[in-house]
Order: sequence, then C-alpha cells, then structure tokens
Amino acid sequence: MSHLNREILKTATKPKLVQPTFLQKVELVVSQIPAGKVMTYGQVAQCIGQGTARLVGMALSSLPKGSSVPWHRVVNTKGGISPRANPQSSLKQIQRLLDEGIQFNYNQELDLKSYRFKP
DNA sequence: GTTGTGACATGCA
DNA sequence: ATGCATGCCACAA
Repeated sequence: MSHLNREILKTATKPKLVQPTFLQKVELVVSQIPAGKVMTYGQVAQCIGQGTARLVGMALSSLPKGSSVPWHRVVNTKGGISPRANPQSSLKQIQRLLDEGIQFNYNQELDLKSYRFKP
C-alpha cells in the first residue's frame, strides 16, 4: 500500500471524535430543570463533572438570543441574579422566574432551600 | 502555541 | 454579618 493510500485510510477510518462542547453539556443539564425550580452555576458545573461555576455563566452568556434553553433557571449560590453586562437580561430573568411562581425576598434573592432542583 | 476574558464560589479579615 | 481578593478554565482571537 502506498504512503498516500495509508494517509487517506487514516483519515477515512478514524472518524473525528466530536466530543460535546462544554456549552452543549451545559445546555443539556439546564434543559432538565423544571419550571419553578432553579440550579446554581456551581451545581450545573458539578453535575457536568467539568468546568466551574464561572464557566457555566460564560457558556450561558453565549447562548443565541432565541434559545429554548431555560437559562433563567440558573442563579448564583446566594439565590440571587448575578449582575451582567446587559441589565436587561437580569430583569428578563427575574420576570420569567416570577412568572413561574418563584418568589424573591427583600434582598432580591430566592430561597434555594425550597427552589433548588436536585437531579 | 499563548493570552485575555468573564451570567461564579470561597475564604479570610 | 458583609465586602474583597483570589482561584477557576473553556473558548475565541
């Protein structure tokens, strides 16, 4: 077999292992959160078994605008809405959570003890 | 191959 | 309790 054929065979036989990106894993987990429940960034990272809370936030921020992923069900470890570049986004998140029946206390934080979703 | 960038989570004062 | 410094690491440039 020629050298060229060997090279061709190598690339043809060995399918590129397209492992899911971190973002895709995040989407997968977040999509499991039922309405009226929330998960923390760290919880999502731990659930994936990869990355950190910060990265989860980064991933969510990169979601396309009309994504069906319920990104609003992810909050920080205090049960609060993390500040971000676009405050509109935070407002929309609070609005959606309220719509799902989640209540916020005087600190604009929700009670994780009652709303936390544990897979 | 390197580097800069954050929707966070802790620990410590 | 409450604020600040530090570690974190996938991804795009």
